[in-house]
Amino acid sequence: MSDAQPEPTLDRPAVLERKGAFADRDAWIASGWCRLESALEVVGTRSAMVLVREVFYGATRFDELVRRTGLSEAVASGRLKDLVGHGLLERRPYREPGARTRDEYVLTDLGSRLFPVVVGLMAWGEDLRDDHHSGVQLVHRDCGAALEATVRCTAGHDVPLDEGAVRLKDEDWARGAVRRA
Amino acid sequence: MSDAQPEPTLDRPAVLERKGAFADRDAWIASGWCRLESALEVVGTRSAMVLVREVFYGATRFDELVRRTGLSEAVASGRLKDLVGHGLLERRPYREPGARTRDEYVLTDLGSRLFPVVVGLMAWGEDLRDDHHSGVQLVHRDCGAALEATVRCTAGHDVPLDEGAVRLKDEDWARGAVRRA
DNA sequence: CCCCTGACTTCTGACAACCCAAGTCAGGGT
DNA sequence: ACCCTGACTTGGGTTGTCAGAAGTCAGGGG
Repeated sequence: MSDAQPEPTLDRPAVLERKGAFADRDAWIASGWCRLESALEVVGTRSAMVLVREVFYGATRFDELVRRTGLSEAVASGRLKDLVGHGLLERRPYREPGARTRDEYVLTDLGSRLFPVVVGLMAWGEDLRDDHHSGVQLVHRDCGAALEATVRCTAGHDVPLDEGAVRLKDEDWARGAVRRA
Repeated sequence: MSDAQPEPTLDRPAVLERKGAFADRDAWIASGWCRLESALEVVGTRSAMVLVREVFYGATRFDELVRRTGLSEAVASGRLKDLVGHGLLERRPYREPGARTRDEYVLTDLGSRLFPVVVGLMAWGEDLRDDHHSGVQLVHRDCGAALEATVRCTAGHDVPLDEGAVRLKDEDWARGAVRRA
């Protein structure tokens, strides 16, 4: 069986269509190019994701984050430093009268842009389970309907998996990179 | 500073609004309820995600998956078994004339529903990097525009972070669960 | 029977993630 | 100066993930 582009049929599930030079997928195996892996290096740990989750739920203080995530203080501290360093969170000093200066952790724009990922993972996690009573649900504040992550293109079209494609970002650049390697 | 619902202001980034009994977030700290963590238990490893990625790009055969992910055979084999066991992939025997029976790995419906997560992580990973030449881009097959993951409610509204909320899925059930613990 | 080949299993070792416990550091107040 | 408190650091231990290497298993063909 050659690596032809798989055709969706009743028993062949859809996948992305490979376009341009990427149709020959095996010609483009390079380390360090994958944005998925870049993302996972930053948020690919349970501790990062549960901290991000709690910040999305409104926690800002270290003690809240530790309590609500169940992480140890050592892990929370280290991971928060990491997330701040990567630009997902920002650390801001604040002070209540009569108390010491403390820091709160707030989302940056980059951190906020993880929202669809968090929504998507939570919706997907729901699919995994038989139990539909425990836990929380993300909803639309005004209408109450459940949230889900969807895929769209920058031109505004809804794009299901079978209408998606994958291509090299910059074919000329990639050809040069392969030549230089 | 009390854990009031944070109000979005110019310098206070948006977060989800906590609704109903979940407004008191600290009252609902329980292990095992979180769908995000359920999801991460299945796909929260680099090996799982890069395998899923390659299946989305059209790979089906073991040797393709090993080569394109760069994973060791041992890791790929174990992780594929895991993904099949969790229902993301299905293993199907096929046979070319004159060759032995082999298995291909194809997406199940559950696996396909990771599409927005993969798109979201890749888009987010792009935000992380300075380099916009290397790697691939996910695009809309017909119009060529880049894909992104967005959040919408099941009623069809687009829901940015500041219009999202989080509530207990089943307040009565949750009250009972806390009482029983 | 043997051979080939693809997939899997086993083993070793390195590293990362995370828990727990103890201790240190630093910002304020008195 | 001391004290309190919140956040961080350090150390030890466990577990999981993964690479690399070697070996085994299993499906076919001759």
